[in-house]
Amino acid sequence: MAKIETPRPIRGTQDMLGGTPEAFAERFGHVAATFDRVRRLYGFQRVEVPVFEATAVFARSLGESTDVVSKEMYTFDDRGGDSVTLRPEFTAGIARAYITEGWQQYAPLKVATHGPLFRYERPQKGRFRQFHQLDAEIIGAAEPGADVELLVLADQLLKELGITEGVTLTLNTLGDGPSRDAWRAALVAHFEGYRNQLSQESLDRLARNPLRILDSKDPRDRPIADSAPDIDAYLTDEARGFFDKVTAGLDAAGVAWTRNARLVRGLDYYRHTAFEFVTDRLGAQGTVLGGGRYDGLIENLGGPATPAVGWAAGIERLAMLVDAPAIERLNVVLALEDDRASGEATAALAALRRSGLSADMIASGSPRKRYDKAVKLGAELLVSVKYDGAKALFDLRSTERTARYDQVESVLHKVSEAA
RNA sequence: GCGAUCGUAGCUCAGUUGGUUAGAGCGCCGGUUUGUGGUACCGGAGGUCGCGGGUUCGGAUCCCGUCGAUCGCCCCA
Repeated sequence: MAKIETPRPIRGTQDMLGGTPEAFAERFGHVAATFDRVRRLYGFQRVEVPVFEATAVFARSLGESTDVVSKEMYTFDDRGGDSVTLRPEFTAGIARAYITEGWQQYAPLKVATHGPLFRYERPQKGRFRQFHQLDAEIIGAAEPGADVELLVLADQLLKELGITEGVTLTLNTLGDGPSRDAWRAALVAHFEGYRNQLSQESLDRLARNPLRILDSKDPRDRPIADSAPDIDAYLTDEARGFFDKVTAGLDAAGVAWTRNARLVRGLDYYRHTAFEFVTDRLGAQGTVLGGGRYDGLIENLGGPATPAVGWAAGIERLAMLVDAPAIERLNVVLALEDDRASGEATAALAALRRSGLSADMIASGSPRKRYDKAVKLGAELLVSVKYDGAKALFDLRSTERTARYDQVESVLHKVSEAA
């Protein structure tokens, strides 16, 4: 018979186990659970949106020319012939739901979600094809206070996760529409003057997305990017006033930040506030949490003009920075040292669990080695199950009588009596 | 899409300038020992050395190709 070949996992996907030394699944869960708790403190309600959408939802909101849309989306025709896409980010889907589900009636709407996203990229440290994000959005709020609230939430989340060390909030403004257009024109003029000195990649960016040249890593580009004009000179009074209120709010809330005039965001929809929490502890992936204001997006999707702000954070990236949460010890472990007692041991195990205790039993392999295996599980209490020739003997091993000891003893006693 | 590094038991890895039957620890299975205990000793199963070709008397080891992984570029959370 030919050997059955196991299909390989898809490149860029991960299988995670909790009970290993790295405990990645546990850390992953800890990040999501902490987010869920903190987001409630700020009155953000949970939303769920589909994992796939009509392709136009993403193509129209992220910008056709972005890499995400032009070469990283998992797009296919379904059996009905409609083009659908596995979501590469959350914001577009939530914006679509805001329009199609009548959520405008709840504006300003504070929502949060987390789940899997998909991007066809080359995997590397902190980057996967199926990855997961936390996401928080405020839709229908034009005031800078909304930006501040979102940033304070992000700051508290990172603090509660214990990963503020080496993580800094960098902040910039991209201005409103007129500011951004004027700045963009000035940048193009500046870079055009250095056409023959820019890297090939930046020449491509000049045609596609000139703002990205500002954060180029190529040493040839750096002096040119550094001497490029900041947006400050092109900000309208209104845009400048908005940014000032955001930074004043952060100061008032005690959130540390630094201005990075070179910070731009990759997706087309951002306006005004743009921010990233960055670290140098994740290899080439510096951004741990990023977002900004996207006032034009909902209109672009065919909805009413609606201001909005939001951010997303990579769960895998956060999980790599966070310490593994303390492993919850089992309350009780049974070592079945004589198989003739297996009936009563099974009854005892069920009774312990029904009484709300976490319990497990070692009942496989050599009976004389089960005790040692049970010891290795490191449970609070260990029960050796033997057999006296007529019935099971539960031998509760402990040097001290705690409340837990009494509780377990009482459950085991009832099982013995019933047998 | 481009580049660099790496592929040896389930896992972590040894394997000398190419040289008999490819090893260890952990894990798994079993035997003995111990019996308020996170043991000790002994044994066992498990490997077409990623795959394909080449050089050679002889390849885990050298060369080419291919697939995969990791890291980086790009892009992004």
